Amino acid sequence: MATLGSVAAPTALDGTRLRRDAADNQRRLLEAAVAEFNEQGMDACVEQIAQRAGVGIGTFYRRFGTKDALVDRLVEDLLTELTGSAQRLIAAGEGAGLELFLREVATALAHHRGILARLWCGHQEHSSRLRPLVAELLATAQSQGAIRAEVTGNDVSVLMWSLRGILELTDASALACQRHLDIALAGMRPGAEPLTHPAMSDRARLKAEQRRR
Amino acid sequence: MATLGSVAAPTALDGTRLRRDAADNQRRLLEAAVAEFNEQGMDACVEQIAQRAGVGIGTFYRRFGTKDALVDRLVEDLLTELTGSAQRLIAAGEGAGLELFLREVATALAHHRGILARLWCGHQEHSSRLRPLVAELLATAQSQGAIRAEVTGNDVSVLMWSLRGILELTDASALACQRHLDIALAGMRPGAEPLTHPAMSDRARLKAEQRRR
DNA sequence: GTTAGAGTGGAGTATCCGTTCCGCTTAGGT
DNA sequence: ACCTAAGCGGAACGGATACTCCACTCTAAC
Repeated sequence: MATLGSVAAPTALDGTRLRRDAADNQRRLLEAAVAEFNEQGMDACVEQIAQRAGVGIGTFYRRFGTKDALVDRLVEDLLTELTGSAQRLIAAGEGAGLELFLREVATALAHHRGILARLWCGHQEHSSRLRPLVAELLATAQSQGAIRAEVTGNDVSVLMWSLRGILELTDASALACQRHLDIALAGMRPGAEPLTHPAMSDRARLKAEQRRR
Repeated sequence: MATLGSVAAPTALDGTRLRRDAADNQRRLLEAAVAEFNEQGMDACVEQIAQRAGVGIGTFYRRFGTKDALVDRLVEDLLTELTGSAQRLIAAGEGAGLELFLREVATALAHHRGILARLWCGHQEHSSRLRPLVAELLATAQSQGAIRAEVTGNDVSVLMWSLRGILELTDASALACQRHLDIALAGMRPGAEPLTHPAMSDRARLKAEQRRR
């Protein structure tokens, strides 16, 4: 269930290496936090998270400094995971890479339902690392005729944003997301009806990604 | 800006008619609440709302009882507005009714960005009034060849849910929603690529709509 | 085995915010 | 003009929760 894998090496806030027991507690705290956020939403309280991890509140604050920093950490881990998916699929070089990526995004987001409110805003550094990868997947798909030229990178971004509304509503929704992707992808194929509204501007996307809270 | 119109006649909590000054304050409170929620999100505080409306906190509580009740009221007004749109478009009887409805939904939701978190859950009565209307718009569209038979009412529901993720991110996003609808509608046309995943079940949709908070 | 200092737990603190209460004000009927 | 009940404002209250602090514990280097 807990999709770990691409987690950074456990270090204290100042960057020094953690003692084995401390590293263990940190790992348990991260897992507990994901679970608690998924169940209670973003205002799950710190005390519950610590309790679920089997540690005291003091330990939580020694490891993460603030609740906000924990959420940032979780978001960054998630974005790193997505970046990894994209890179793997770029390496494969198939025209279906983009849609496979979107399907993996949906799955990963479903496992982190609780923090979606913070996913696409205030993480410039990670976002700007992901964007060119998506652009490349899109370019490949377009050059192989899987997606039509009219579709832009920002269309794909908006499609990823749109998953939040589906995922946050219920936990039976991972499937609903895949169906939603079926429809959106069908709309992006060559030969589908032309789009009548302009694509979102980069300026607007940037403004969205910069927003805090 | 403030799209009023279909607001219920101003009454006190017990249903008796309001004094003129009180009715005025209620209207100002509702407008202030929408604005405040749009700017600060769902945890805009009551004191700010009252201040923005130019009344005391006591007045707020006399009018609405609790903050939660206010949000419910706003959500119900919004759902009523959507129901009105649907009925008007059904009366017109065009195959394009469904897409016009979806476009109006996007616009209405954009003006109520702040309360989207509470829109599609915990309002069984209003939701169950809207659902058959959407089903009828869909049936008309399908019978006139505007949308293919494969598409279900729940697909349309999920599409409406998906707008939240786009709208909550930024205020430049009303346009982004229209573009997203362009793509999804293109994917729902006859002749578009077949869908590979099953549509969401009624049971799952119901479970989502029943969930509180 | 000793020991330094990293790590721990949880009571205590500060703050924020929803809600209540009550003495004063005012609309609107007679 | 008068009266009364509906309406008003905002200080005060209470509960929730993020975060601090420090006496104690335990890892791991020597």
